[in-house]
Amino acid sequence: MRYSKVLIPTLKENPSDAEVVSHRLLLRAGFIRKLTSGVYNYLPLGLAAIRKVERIVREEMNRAGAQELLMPMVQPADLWKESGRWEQYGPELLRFTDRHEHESCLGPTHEEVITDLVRREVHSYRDLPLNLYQIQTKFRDEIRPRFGLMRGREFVMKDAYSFDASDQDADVSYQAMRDAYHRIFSRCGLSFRAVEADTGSIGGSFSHEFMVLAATGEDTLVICQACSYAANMEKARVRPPAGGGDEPVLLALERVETPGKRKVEAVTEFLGISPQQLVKTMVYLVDGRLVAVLVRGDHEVQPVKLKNLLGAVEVELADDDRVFAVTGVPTGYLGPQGLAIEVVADQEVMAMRNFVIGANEKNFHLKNANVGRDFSVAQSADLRQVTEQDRCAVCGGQLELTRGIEVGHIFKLGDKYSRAMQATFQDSEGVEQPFVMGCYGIGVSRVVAAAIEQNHDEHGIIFPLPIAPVQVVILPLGAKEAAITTAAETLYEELGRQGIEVMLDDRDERPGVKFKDADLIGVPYRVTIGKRFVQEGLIECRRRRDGQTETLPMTGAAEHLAGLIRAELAALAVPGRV
RNA sequence: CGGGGCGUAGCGCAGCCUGGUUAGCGCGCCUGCCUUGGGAGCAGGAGGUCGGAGGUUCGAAUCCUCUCGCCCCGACCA
Repeated sequence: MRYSKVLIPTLKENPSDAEVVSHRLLLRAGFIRKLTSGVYNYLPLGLAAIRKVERIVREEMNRAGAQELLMPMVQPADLWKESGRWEQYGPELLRFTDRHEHESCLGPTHEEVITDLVRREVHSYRDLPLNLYQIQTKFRDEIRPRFGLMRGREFVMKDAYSFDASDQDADVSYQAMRDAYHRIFSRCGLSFRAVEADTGSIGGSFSHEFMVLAATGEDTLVICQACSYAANMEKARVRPPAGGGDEPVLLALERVETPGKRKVEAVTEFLGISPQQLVKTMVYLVDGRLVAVLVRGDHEVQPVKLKNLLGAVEVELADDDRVFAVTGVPTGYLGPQGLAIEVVADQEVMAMRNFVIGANEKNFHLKNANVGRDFSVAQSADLRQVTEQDRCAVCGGQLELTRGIEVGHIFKLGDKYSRAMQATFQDSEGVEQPFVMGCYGIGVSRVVAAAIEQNHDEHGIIFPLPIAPVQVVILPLGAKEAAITTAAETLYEELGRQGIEVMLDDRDERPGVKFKDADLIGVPYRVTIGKRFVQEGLIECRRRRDGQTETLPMTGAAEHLAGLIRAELAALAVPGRV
């Protein structure tokens, strides 16, 4: 690859509409250009990076026994109606009607299509297990596309679907994918973590998210320092409160005036107590009805846990007006006693004694409230968000909260789709059974963005070697010197022969320009051929990541560099079960 | 969807409040000279329906209305 022949429109200045690092650098380094909101052109280098990720994904998927196919982007509404998702899926699903008035949509995912294909073509347990995948462009009409490739509307995704004859077999398929994902992200040279996750709208019984660790990540992860437990905030389990100990005397309920005190902080300060002695009553709109959730004053409700407990489709905090309309109580003074709506409680609340609650009357709270005596709850469960003060639910170890970017998500689906769409096979007894499915996604284009979020400095991108668009860039400095040009050409050819992906910066530019561009686009290794070569026959090889530099003679330089690169790649391809 | 902001040369911006002749600046681009180890210098040059439509006015990038596009924040703690 010759720099002068490739479209790499680098930018000196920061584009005004790019906020996050990866977006800014992808634009500046000439990897992408925006076509319209959330939709990007991939320029040669951007595409090269994506291809590198794709290649690793393909190799590991194939190794795990999956087969590649390609499904259409346009899908008929009929299939989505069969699965029930035509109604369930929100406006993210871009729907349209073709000239024959057939309802269609752009595929945000392919469960329906693959299930349809498999039910038509696969009929026997002898054909199982089956794992099919594709790497394809997806379209999701995001509410607010942002952050460049991080949350685009159109993006490249690898999605795989497994079909098994039994639940146990499906677990094996799931585990195989989990292992494959570990290998994939390891081989990409990324620092990542697999966490327990909620299954969300895709449904199914359990799932893991693969998170690239980066301070700028949108998601918060909970990682145990002592054991292997890791989960995202939505899912992260909280240790049940330690029971036993001295049971305090239940004090008499007492109504106290708390004029104008609505927030936990205001109430507790006014009453001279700590937030741990107060229970707040949060009201949620759960599939159209109101539900009150009790959590300790210093805790926060985790809506996804609530959603799962109630088996709800949609859960959101109810607005003040609505709460007042139904309960007749202004927010801030709500309490569980005599409340006209369903009340559920976080497990922590059940262990509390003599706490403060709202009195269901403006400007009043109740002291020394107790569950059972003063009010009852319909259900209680772990409904709150973990904090760094909590201990690991599994081993009691110290928890750490850190941020990450979701790049992969695997689900065990069970028979949700196969049952809805009547996708069955005959088992060994000749009985029709629905397939047990799993689905496994990787945001390929997002991996590139996440890699940059995780690996960059003030000069630009620092690509992990395995997914860099090119591995080595050669900078001949001084176009006038025939010796330099010749040496650069020779090295370029030799590296090519060694199977190294190399770019020759053959532009007639001043050194500074070449250095800046090489840094910006993040090429892992840079070879400079300049003055020292003319004088001493030495060239300089510098590693982008840490600036480590070695000067070496031309002879053997290509082999040496190729050796370094091969060793570095091999070191990442560690693998095996997790 | 709600709130805020921005659309002026390929990119980044000024000008707009307080209307007035040829609409500026930096980067980039083209030509020439010069320069060559961290985004050089000099000289010359090309490039604009000021997002679009309508209106006010003698006169609109500037004021008004509508419209399109884009960006940011929010859509969580009583």
